[in-house]
Parts: sequence; structure tokens; C-alpha cells
Amino acid sequence: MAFDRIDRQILRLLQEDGRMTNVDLAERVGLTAPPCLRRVRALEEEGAIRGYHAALDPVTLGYSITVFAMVSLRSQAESDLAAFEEHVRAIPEVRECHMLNGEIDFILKIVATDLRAFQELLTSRLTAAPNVASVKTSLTIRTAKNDPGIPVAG
Amino acid sequence: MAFDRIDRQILRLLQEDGRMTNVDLAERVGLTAPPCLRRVRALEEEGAIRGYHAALDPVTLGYSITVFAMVSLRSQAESDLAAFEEHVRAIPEVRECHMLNGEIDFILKIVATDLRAFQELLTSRLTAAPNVASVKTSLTIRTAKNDPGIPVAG
DNA sequence: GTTGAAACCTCAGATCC
DNA sequence: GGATCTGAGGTTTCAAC
Repeated sequence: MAFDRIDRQILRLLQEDGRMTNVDLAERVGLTAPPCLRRVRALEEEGAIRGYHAALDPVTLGYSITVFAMVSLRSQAESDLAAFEEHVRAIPEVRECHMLNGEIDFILKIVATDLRAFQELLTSRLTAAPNVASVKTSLTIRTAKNDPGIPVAG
Repeated sequence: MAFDRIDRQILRLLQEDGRMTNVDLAERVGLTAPPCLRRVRALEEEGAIRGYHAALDPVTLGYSITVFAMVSLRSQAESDLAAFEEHVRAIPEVRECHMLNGEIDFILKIVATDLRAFQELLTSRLTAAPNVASVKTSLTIRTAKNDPGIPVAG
């Protein structure tokens, strides 16, 4: 999987605007439509492009709260780690769950409609989960940067 | 801005698949194409839909490292907070920067191609930034869940 | 093996009801 | 919200480099 300059341009442009038409995209990268479309399909099949998503505005849709939760478990046996991951995967308000090195085991990004809903989620579904030793939460005051994806040169 | 059941369906479907054609979308929500397109345009103009993005695979594109950095500043005066935000906004590897309540001032999500590149970024551009008191970093071992966006009923 | 040209067919967008 | 229409874009086929 080696990406040439045109592939990287395609990836960068589609990361910026996922609904760009193929003819626009082709023009921007200096190709005609058919070879451009073939490259896009190839990038999708190779897994370089995982999907396309509309970015919704949380606040407009009623999700005014974003919280980061640092979770430590009592047991770090693989089966216990996996069980916790499975548990949070089923909670729609938990959008991200990353296992970390160091003192804390997981960091979670959680969204909620308001503080009350978050407290309810925290106490009844997170702190109360099996094997959870401690949960430290931090409310997001404001978000200065929130770019999905990764840097792409080209 | 009140969203009815069809609006929420549209939002949910476009969050799942941002390249769905309007005719597909219309069929799924039980409308014909023109009114469906009018709703989508309205949702875009109201700001409920902020944009569309291809989700790229970090590992395939050479970004094998994801790190969370907890940053504390020496001064929390608004001008100093804003200066720090401006500083990290210009670093492409810093994808997210959220101001938090509590002991730490900011949490950053950072991607890097490898550990060496991350260490370089950390020491030369983050720890060395003006007004930074401490930076604690945690490497992501694995990511159990990473859903962009928010829960949408419908 | 990848590009480009042409054909076809579906979709987006505008208009009107 | 739905029906109709037109022009534009997506997609396939095939020839050429």
C-alpha cells in the first residue's frame, strides 16, 4: 500500500469535504473522472477510507455536555479489560473508549444532554459497572480544536 | 429549531453514511426526493449538519500513535489560555484541544507517525510552549470504541 | 497497468401543483 | 409533501498509451 501524491491529495480533499463530487475531485487532482473514481474505490477497499459521516453539531441537537472520564479497574486481566470495553461499547453516550498506559486504564469521551443526564449515566452505568475501581471526570469548558481525522500532506 | 422524527432519521442516516444519495435517503425516511433534499439543506443551513468528512484510517496512513496529553498552565488568565489554544491550533498533529475544569487545564488528542516523532513534538512544541507548567502524556494501547458524532434517536 | 473518451443511466436541483 | 423535467454527475465499457 504505497500512496502517491494524487492518492494523498484525494484523501486530504475527501477528509475536508466528504461529499465533493467525483468530477470536482478529479479536476482538483488533475485527472479525469474515471481514473479518479477508481482510485477512490481502491482507497475504500484497502481500508484507507473507512467511511463517510455527516458531522452533526452536538449543541444544536441538545448535547450540551462533553466529559472526559478517566477510569481505573480493579483487575487488569485481559478478560476484565475486554468486559469493560464491551460494557461501555453498549452505552451510546460513550463515544470513545481508549485503553491507556500508566496509572489510569481507560479514557472515555462522553456526551450528554445536560448535567443531570450525565450524573445519572455516571452513577448508574459507569461507576456501578463491574470491576470499576475509580472514575475521575472532567467537564469540557470549551473546545478550541476538534478536527476529526489525521494530518494528510499533499 | 424543532426536529421531527423524519429530521432525526435523516441526521442519523447521514451520520452513519455521509455519501448516501438523496433518493436512497428519501426512500429510507419515507419521503420523495425533493422534500427530503429540502430538509437536508435546511439542516445544513441551521447548522445541525456542520459538514461531511471521509474517515481515514490512521494506521493505514502511517499514524500508528495516538496520545492523550493533559496540560496545565502556569497562568489561567484568559489571554494566556487563548494564547495556548492558538499555539496548539497550529500544530497539525494536535487534533483536539479541550479546556477542562479541575486540576488540569487542557486535554489534547495527538496523533503521530511513531514514538520518535511524538517525542520530538512533545519536547520541542508542547512542553516548550509559553506558559506550560506540566504535560502528562498517556499512550493509547488500543481503542475499543471511536464513534464520531453523537447519539441520534429515530 | 493506468489513463482517457464515449455512452449510458441515475441523481440533483428547479419548477409547479 | 409530491410530480415532472432538465442538466449534471456517477459508472461502465473500451480503446490507447
